[in-house]
Amino acid sequence: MEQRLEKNLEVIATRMAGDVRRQQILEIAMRLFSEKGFSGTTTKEIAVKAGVSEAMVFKHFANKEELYSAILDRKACNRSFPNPFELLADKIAAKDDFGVFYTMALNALDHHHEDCDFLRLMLHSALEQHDLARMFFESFITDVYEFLGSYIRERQKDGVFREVEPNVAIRAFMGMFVHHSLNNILWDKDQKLLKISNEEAARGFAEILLRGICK
Amino acid sequence: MEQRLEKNLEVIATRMAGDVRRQQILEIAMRLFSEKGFSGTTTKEIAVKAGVSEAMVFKHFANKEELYSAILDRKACNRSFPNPFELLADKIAAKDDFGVFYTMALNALDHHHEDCDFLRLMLHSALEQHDLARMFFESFITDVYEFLGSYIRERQKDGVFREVEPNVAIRAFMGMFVHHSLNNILWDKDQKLLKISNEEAARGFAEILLRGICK
DNA sequence: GTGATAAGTAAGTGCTTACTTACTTTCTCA
DNA sequence: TGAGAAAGTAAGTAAGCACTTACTTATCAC
Repeated sequence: MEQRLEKNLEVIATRMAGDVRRQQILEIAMRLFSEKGFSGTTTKEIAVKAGVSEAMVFKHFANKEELYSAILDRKACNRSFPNPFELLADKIAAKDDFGVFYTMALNALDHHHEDCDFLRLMLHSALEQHDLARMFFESFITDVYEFLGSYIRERQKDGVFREVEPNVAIRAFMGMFVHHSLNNILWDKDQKLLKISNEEAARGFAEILLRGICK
Repeated sequence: MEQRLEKNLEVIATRMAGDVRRQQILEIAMRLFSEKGFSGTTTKEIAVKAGVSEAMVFKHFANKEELYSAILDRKACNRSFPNPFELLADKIAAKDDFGVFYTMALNALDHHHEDCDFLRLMLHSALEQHDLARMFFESFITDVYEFLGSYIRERQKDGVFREVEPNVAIRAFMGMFVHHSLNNILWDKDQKLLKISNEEAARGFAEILLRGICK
């Protein structure tokens, strides 16, 4: 009796339409996978945190691997975050060198900050050598190198940038802000070593790079 | 009979002194943990790859966690790799700015390259929020920031470096080569985007940083 | 109201996991 | 040479794992 009542109350409160529950499971699983990695997360834990039985997880996803893939796919491929190239279009057109690199860095830092699960998930899946991590890299990162590379080559022709290998400059620049984000998320969470705003960091990094590659 | 013979041959070939076997298990476990992380590695697999029964693993290490700690401890704390500061001493004394940063970067890149399990292990343990990863960071990385920081401040007083926040410059510089190593190990293993020697990379990064922070 | 459909679960299944026990084989040195 | 110590194993155990089955409950168009 008591159990029945409790159960009814609970069901009234938590019963959801199929796609809503699916989405909820996806989000909870994402958080857990990003915290603990694939093999460190159990389907039981996902179910409990979602407030359903384990069987529900397997009603929405054929198996654990498919659930993981669905997350990586959503995060990496049908990527939710705005295309950074659009933000840069006018700076590129105006040949505003500082604007290009500052905006690039600030955009990435902000994105990493507000969705730090994403970075953790990418690291986990790269360490686990998951295919979808490679796909993300090959689609998105390759684009960044091409995009920034062509800008750098253009400015070299203009005689503004010195003759440095563009991909070395890009590797160096991306290293600055990716590594800064990794520090903030993984190693130096309370920012003992370096506590600055994303704007200050982006400005500092863009200045170093620009002076570094200008004539 | 047959089994007995085989067993004898095997035992003759593989029986080891206690500390030698302990070391061997440690090394095999290290490789596996760095490939698959803590929860992705089974004690059974460690035993099989070491050519012993699982019980032997637990004769040498009280439990899986202790085995993992022993590895991180050896790798991170009683660290085997040479102190980079000694390599830099003469460059520092001579105020050879390029030498300082080039040697720093090259030393790290070489070390990451020849012991790439180390980087993977550090990433795994940082993601898993293992204490020993934090300890490594707090002991070693903090030292690097202090060491390079005091050099940069000195050169600022000399009027050679501009008034940039030293820790921002260090974060930027370490980002370049750490991120480069991560690319080589995780995302761009066949170096499609950027294929250069460690010497070229170190030179490129040191040049960008130096021009970036010089007056 | 009813019945089809979808949301949900309890209670498994067989396998794998970390870890143990009770035992055998080999080495060492007094 | 023989006894004790050390290296080694086979065969467990209990708990945990991904995943299934057979069933119950709620929703809602008609």
